[in-house]
Amino acid sequence: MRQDRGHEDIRLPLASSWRRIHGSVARDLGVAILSGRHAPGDVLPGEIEFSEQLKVSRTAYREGIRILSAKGLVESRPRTGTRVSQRSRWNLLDPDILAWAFEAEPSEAFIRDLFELRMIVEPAAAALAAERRSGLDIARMGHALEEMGRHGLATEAGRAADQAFHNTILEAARNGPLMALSSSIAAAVTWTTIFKYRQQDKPRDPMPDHRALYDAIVAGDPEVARAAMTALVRLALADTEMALRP
Amino acid sequence: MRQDRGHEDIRLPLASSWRRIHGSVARDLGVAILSGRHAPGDVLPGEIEFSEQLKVSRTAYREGIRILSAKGLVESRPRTGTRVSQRSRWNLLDPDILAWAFEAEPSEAFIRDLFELRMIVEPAAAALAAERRSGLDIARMGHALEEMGRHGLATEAGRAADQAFHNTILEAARNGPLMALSSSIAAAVTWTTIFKYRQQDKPRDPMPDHRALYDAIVAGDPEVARAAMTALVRLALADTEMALRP
DNA sequence: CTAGCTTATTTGTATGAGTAATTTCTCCGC
DNA sequence: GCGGAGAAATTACTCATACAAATAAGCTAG
Repeated sequence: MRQDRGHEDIRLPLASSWRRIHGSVARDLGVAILSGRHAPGDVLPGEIEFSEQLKVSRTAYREGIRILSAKGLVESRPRTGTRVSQRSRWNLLDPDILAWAFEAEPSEAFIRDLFELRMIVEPAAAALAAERRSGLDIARMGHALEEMGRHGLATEAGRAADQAFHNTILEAARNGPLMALSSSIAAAVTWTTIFKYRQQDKPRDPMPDHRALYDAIVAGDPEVARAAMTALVRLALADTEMALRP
Repeated sequence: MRQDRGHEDIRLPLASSWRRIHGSVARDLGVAILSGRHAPGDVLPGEIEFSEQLKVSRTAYREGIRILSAKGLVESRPRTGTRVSQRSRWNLLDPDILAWAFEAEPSEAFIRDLFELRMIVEPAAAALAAERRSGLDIARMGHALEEMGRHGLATEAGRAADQAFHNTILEAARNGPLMALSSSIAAAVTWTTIFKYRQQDKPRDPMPDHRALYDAIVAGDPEVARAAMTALVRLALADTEMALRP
């Protein structure tokens, strides 16, 4: 029996994984590395010592390290030990790494970088989506817009709908590697909202630009869609910049 | 059960990881998944059974699975077992996943997707690089161009120089998340060359468009750089398309 | 038929022993 | 002194075994 779980569980990327011990070891160490508490080049204590320090078995500790290693955060070799890799090796587009990076307040520079990426990727994705979107995509986007309008971005449901809207556009672009950027885009979207509401009492209404984008994609006009998304991201960027340097 | 490891030490992106047993378990299973031999939704045999089948200990097997799980390829839960995740969960931008995907001949659709991504990302990166490049960046790009010209893309050294050229541009864009796309770009670059040389005896000379791009970045003109990169990728795409549908 | 308990199965964790890789040190020949 | 081969020490890696925890499925009482 094939279960079609298209959209089902987008949030909580690997929620179950940090319920197990190896998962929380990875998460704790990952956050420590991303927040700079372990700098690139630093050598971690040996397996026996560190696992005892963390009060976990070597098995669980090693599995945690394996996770970090798979994401490029650390490298282990016999005799040398396990050391934090150079930043350039970190897979900054990995969903978990993004989540860990945002666990602590992320640096302004990182948020700017994500917006720059968003500005590059999303307009192009919107253009592709306008050409390739299916009826189902349109229905999902429409539903997301409704939800967004009904609940507003002040509620969890509204923010989830916003995420779903942007995510559906990426899906509609029908490009696997592009889709893999969704967590990065989602992170930028989330922090836009956070900053916007932190700064302003009566934030700008996000619905008009979203509706314009939706219309363009429904109409199947790639260039209009590209322009609409560019405008949308530019506005979001303006909101965020305002909060970043008050 | 074919456990042949084709070419042992030919290239070494993260060579150390598949030297250890857990690494080769991850690699073998990863290739099997990416090549479709284990489809999304499939449940793998139990740990004890499968690890015995692979002639490795349960510990090593589990560490391999942890690696795959960290990259989104599989999910394990007690009682249900370990199953291959939906494609949308795969982190297709992970360097290892790309390497595994290209271990077997990749699908045309995947190569097209990568090119689409390249066409989106690289022109924008070139524009940013033109604004932000340092003297060191320019020196590196210049050196890479020289090497490329001297050895030609028929040699390993020439191809490495090509990679280095494109990689330096991404670095010069001064954007961490963007840099993390380098392995995806590199994969597309590599397969361009492979297809080009497979198809044509006397392939198009890649130097003129590379030099034009280099000049634009040295001159610090973002729009010219963007245009030059767009032209370069378009040519590469044309070469590849020609090989894809003969 | 439902709610709740039981059970069986599978992954998760712990521990200890032993292996392999690799850096560093040492010693030998020169 | 100096360079290189070999020994030693340190560290991660692998293995085997035992037990714990989670959970889907089946069972039983109501």
